[in-house]
Amino acid sequence: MHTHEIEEVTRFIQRVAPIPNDEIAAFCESAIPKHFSKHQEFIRQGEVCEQLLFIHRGLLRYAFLTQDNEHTKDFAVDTSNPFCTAFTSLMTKLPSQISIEALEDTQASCWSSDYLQGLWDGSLLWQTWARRMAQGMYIRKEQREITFLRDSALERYRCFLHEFPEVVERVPQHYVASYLGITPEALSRLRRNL
Amino acid sequence: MHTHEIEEVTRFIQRVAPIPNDEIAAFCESAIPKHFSKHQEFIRQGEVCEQLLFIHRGLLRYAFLTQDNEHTKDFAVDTSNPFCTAFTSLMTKLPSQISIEALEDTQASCWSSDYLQGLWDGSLLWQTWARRMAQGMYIRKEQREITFLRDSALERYRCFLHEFPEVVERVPQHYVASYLGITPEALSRLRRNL
DNA sequence: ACTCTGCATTGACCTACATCAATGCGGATG
DNA sequence: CATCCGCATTGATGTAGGTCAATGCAGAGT
Repeated sequence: MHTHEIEEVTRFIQRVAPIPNDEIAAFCESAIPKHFSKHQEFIRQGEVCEQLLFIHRGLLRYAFLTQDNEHTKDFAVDTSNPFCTAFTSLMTKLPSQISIEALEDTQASCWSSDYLQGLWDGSLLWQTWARRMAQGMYIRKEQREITFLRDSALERYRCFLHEFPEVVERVPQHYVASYLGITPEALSRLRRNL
Repeated sequence: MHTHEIEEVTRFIQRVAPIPNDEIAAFCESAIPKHFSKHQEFIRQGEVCEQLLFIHRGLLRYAFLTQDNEHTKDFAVDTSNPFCTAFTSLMTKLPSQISIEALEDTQASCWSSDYLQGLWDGSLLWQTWARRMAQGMYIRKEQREITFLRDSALERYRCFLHEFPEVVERVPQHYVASYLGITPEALSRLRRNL
């Protein structure tokens, strides 16, 4: 990992909980670099996820299929949301309900679930970090739950622009629509009315 | 706390992560008993939540108000989902976006956020427990996110019956409707078609 | 230069669910 | 016993967003 990449990782780790720099350095040492080309899948629905990514550059989409439809659950982005994994599958070791697919050529670092388990179970500091990470993920999902119960599609779109201002520039609009739980046609019409 | 209550707490703690019985006994020692009568609020929207409950007997509703509407986010039930708190507020110490209101006379045990922080930060085992708790909460919310994106109101009602078979017997139907994100009238009509 | 392909937009029509208003009914309270 | 009150149901009607089909358009490949 390059120096500026270590700095990126450090910044996003420290944002969650304080970890000494030498520990973060060792963490970065254990990472394996990974590249995903546009449209390549990191996780496929139905397989067990055994990895965590940190996205240095690029953008991925959490998705799942049903018989006649495809839905977008979230985005992982270098600038704002760089840790990326099928968390439920990673923790339960059950097949993932979701896929994760690169929407841009993506440069990332990768850790195995075994390495993470060892890290967390061997250190109160890292376990605390993991707890706060899970907690932050819960808080984001709760917020999304609230908007689904409370807001119209237009208001959800406004929330989306606020949470992911850059994503709207970087991904095809129909993925945004499916993240909002509406059709591309409906989003197109919403945008016409500002 | 009575012996059978300690057994209940033990069972639900062990379900999350293994904690030695003497540690659980000390945990139970620190609890303060609390009673909520029907319609009494445990947490009020706008206030900071500083407590965790374990519900021995009873049922509460997570709710939030908007200008012209009221929404139900979740239920906390003695039989299946007994830990109850405004988690986001508890962790961030910011005002809670949600209220928690008893729908039945409720008998509970109560711990302060300070006590919990001390417990977690002083023990890898308890920190691990807390991490797995947060993770389990995330997994439930993700599941709910998936049903909102994927399922019609009827299918969401079926999921609800499956997740909370007893709640449907114990709460007014319009709370179930608002949990599903529909009106009481719509739920009444859904039920007519099996 | 032409053609393909993926995507956004637009229009016509349809459907699920919301809204509003009326009725009924069982359980609490005088 | 009579009267509320909270709640479920039902009907009539409105609307957000879905579905289907056509058009347009820009970028990639030939």
